[in-house]
Amino acid sequence: MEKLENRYQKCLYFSANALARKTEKLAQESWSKVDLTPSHAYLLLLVIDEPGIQPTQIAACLHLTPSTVTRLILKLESKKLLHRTTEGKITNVYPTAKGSNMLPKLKACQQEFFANYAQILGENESTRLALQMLNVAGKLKG
Amino acid sequence: MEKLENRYQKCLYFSANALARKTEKLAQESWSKVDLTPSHAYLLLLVIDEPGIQPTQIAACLHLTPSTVTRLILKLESKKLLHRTTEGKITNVYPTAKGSNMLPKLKACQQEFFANYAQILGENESTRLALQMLNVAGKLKG
DNA sequence: CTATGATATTTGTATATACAAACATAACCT
DNA sequence: AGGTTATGTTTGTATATACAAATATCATAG
Repeated sequence: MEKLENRYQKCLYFSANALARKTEKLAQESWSKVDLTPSHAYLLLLVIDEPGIQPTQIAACLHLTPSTVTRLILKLESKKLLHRTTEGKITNVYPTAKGSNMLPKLKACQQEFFANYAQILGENESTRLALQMLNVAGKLKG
Repeated sequence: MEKLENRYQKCLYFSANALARKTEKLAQESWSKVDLTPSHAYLLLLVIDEPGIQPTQIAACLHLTPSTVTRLILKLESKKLLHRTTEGKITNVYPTAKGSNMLPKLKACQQEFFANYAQILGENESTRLALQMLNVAGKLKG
């Protein structure tokens, strides 16, 4: 008789979700120091790195939908960390000075997050797994 | 210059989430035939398989928190697919006749879901990945 | 040059999920 | 036995996310 908790261990749905939640939680802790969720933090990092980037590109880059990106931007705008300009149908997103100033702290959080799981899983192993998961995600549907 | 979309491909946070969302979507399609989300469907399957199971066990089994399990149960109760009895601090969850009658269809959806991704990724490969992800999830924090 | 279709963005709405707190009950010391 | 701690469950509340629809702009064909 199989242990109850292991019943669904071979199911990709559960494994993927379980790992995502664990990872999310770990990431949340790392970024709590700057009072941002991981999604917000990565979006901010991306905008600092690519000033003027457009929501659609952000969405592709972060594997989110455009509508979600809008919502994330709204929150970061309310914190005065970035702002938008709109010309025609194009919107450009820029960091504010306050946002840019956070870069060192953001990088530190990112580094800490990576160190956290790399310590447990090994650097190569965790990178390998990440690439593999993204590869699989790409294969599933279009 | 690295392609923008690949910037975070080595980050476990993105890879895990991207895969989880893709998997979720694939699962949703499979279970849309019975008008249930994957979480609801798996919970129902579990209760049919283990009548009288308690919320805490369900939570452990499905990798969800107890409060989420309560919410899922409420919805399935409103659909008359299962019901609860409470004695003392213990709650037992049972399928209704209507719920039990869905078993063949639920199994079919589950099978279709597995076939869907196994066809793309290979049976062994997808099972291996699932086990690995769960293993890693287990290692990350406690 | 206009109409039709494509693209970019935002809003309305729904939902799954989690956390913290509230409750209730059981268990366990001393 | 009685008080304290642990356990099981449910609510109040917050939030990230997505889908569908609305809106606005651009491109293109005839």
